[in-house]
Amino acid sequence: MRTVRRIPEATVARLPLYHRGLLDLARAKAATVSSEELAELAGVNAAKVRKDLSYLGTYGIRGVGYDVENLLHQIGRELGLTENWPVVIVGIGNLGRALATYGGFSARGFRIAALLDSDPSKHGQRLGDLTVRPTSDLASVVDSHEVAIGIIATPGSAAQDVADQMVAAGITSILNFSPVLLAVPEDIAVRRVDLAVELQILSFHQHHRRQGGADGGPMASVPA
Amino acid sequence: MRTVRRIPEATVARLPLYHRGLLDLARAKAATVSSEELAELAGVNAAKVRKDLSYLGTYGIRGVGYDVENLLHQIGRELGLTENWPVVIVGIGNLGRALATYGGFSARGFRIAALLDSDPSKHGQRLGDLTVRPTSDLASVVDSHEVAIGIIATPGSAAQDVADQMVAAGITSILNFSPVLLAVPEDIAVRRVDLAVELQILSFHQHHRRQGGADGGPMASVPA
DNA sequence: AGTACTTTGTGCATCTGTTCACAAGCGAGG
DNA sequence: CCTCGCTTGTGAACAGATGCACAAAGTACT
Repeated sequence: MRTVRRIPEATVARLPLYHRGLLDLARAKAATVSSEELAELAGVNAAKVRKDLSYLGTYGIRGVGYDVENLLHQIGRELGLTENWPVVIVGIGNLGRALATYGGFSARGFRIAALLDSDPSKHGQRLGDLTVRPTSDLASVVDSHEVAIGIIATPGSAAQDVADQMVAAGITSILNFSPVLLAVPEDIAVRRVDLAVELQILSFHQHHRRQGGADGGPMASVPA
Repeated sequence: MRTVRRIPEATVARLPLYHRGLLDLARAKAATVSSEELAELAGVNAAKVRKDLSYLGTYGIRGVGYDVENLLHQIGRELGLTENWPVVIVGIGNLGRALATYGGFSARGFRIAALLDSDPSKHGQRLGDLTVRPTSDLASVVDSHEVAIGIIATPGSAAQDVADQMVAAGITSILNFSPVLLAVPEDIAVRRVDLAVELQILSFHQHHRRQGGADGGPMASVPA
């Protein structure tokens, strides 16, 4: 294992699941974990866990398993969670509030640096220990907190506009909860989470369950 | 094309994107669309669009493109959106409210049948044209509205409990917004949307951008 | 020290998904 | 009715991801 350790994208998408499982194990004071157990916690199979972890390095002990604390640290390091990224949320509707008040972020490597909304009637409103500020403060917030990650929780109609402002302010990663596809420079990373898309995928399986059921077996848990 | 048309999972996950793009085109009164245009709207490449659509049948016209209305209908039919699925939301915190008040569901094949929460202080609260009811009403709601899809928007601590109740009530597809892995019978379809996971995937790319930047090219938009 | 047992790390076969590239098919225009 | 230009549909090559199966490497116990 002297190569430059290119981590497959599919593995990257699963590392957070292992990280989450390990957090629970650490809280429960487990010292070690086997690939079998971790697989169970993450909802994948054990061979995949081992192969995924092998991309990070050789942290397991044969006959024993993985040291929970160490593995947590290694995965966190690989995901870049040790930096405790400041994120800014734009759009403080119900979804924005849900994100702002979700307590679990800090354990998972993030802290919310600012809450922005273009509606003046929301300015000054407090949520936890943050105050909603005008979207026009974006540039200064990004600058002063060195924010690299932005979350768009606005209606679709405002999303592209907000994205443009984020890019101009220097944000390089965007998590987009609106259902529109953002046009951004290609060096900006974007992930979209569209609630209706998730439902439609479930709908497909639901729909094909009855008629498709003729081929026998029960349906497995829906593939990611 | 006489085979039984098994649609690849990767294609299923993209059909909603095409569906969304087509909705916009239909609203803009476009009569036809080429694979190239649709690819742009969905953020994928044209060859993939054509191959994906070919699984549904032969609905394109060479030299012209696809009829927008017809394709919208065909994709909707394949996804099972013509049934206008009733869904029930359990957990009316900020996230539940965001889902409940999101106007876009109806155009995309769903309607919200009921809002449930275990906190008595929320019962009776109105959101749009629905009233929050106790979680114990789940079984009767599922029964009377023939609900097949449930959304869990509770804190993680309540999620497994709610899932059990959903399964007992007869729900067969679950969209889980809590960060816990649900244990359900294998004929129940579950999809999890974990906000921290999405952020962590962005974090990985952000983290590896600088140091990994040595290998030249700008980073492409983040893979799904 | 040796044996039995456990669990990792990984080579390899297989399956799934993506992309290319081009023949086939359609409309338009003379 | 023939030719030109456009766009689909798809075979085939390629790339990526999965899962099996087993040697290697550790612990524990006698």
